[in-house]
Amino acid sequence: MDEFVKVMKALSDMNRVKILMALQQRSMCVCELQQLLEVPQPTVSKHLKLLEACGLLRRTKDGSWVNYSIVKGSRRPYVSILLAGLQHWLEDDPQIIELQQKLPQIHRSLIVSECAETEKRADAMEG
Amino acid sequence: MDEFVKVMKALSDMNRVKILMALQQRSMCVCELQQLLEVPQPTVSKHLKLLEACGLLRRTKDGSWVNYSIVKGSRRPYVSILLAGLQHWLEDDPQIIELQQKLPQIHRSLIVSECAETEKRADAMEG
DNA sequence: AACATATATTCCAAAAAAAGAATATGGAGC
DNA sequence: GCTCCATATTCTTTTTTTGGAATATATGTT
Repeated sequence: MDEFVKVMKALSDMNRVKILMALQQRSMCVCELQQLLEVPQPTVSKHLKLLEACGLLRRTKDGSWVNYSIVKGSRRPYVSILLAGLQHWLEDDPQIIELQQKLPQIHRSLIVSECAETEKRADAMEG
Repeated sequence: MDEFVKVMKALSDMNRVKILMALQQRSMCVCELQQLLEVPQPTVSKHLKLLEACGLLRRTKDGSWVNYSIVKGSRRPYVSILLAGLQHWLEDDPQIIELQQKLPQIHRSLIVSECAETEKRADAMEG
């Protein structure tokens, strides 16, 4: 019961639902999710920690990146059912549609190039 | 999305989950649920109000009693699925088992007779 | 070693949720 | 009308959750 309630609590936040929906398309690292959700990095990390703590996500390291992915075949029956359910329960949701349109444009390097762009612009203004 | 998150929030409280499980056996009034959960009456009323507000329960009046019952065939697909899911996801849960054992002993009149018992005992102590 | 990048953690303030006590409403019966 | 009972609401306090800023860790690069 306690575990179940914890999972429900995990699903009762919009950012976390978005994270789960996104990760069902493909695994992602923190900085990709940060771009997708447009929230500060610590916020993303904290949500991910909670989702991992209740068995919805797992993390694997890749260099200095950390990839998060959906846990398949959880020992709790409702976890798989809920995750699968999310897919069609929210497929018509405007925010999820927007998320999915944005998804293909998200890459690890994007933050870097954005910074580069910003610097270029800053340089241009100075010069 | 907002609606979905609201429903998840509704399910992320132990008392509310208990209420839903109990009402799937049979409809009940507030005072019955109060006996079942062993929490103050205003607490029960507030949880019921929240569950009604997000479309999980409906209320019907019967004299001065108010019966709450599960909403069947909600227009939101996930509502029916989640309610049905609760049944077997939590069937082995100790707290739910205890709840179900207690359920047959719950009646509208029980509070009254308990008061009577208490009074009898009080009388006995005084005499 | 110094530095940059990716991520995690801590600390603090704001907001939301929950419980409890007291009170209000509303119907039933006298 | 008044009184009793079932339920709802309000108000206050406490706890939990959330977000933001700053800082820490860890890995890779030069």
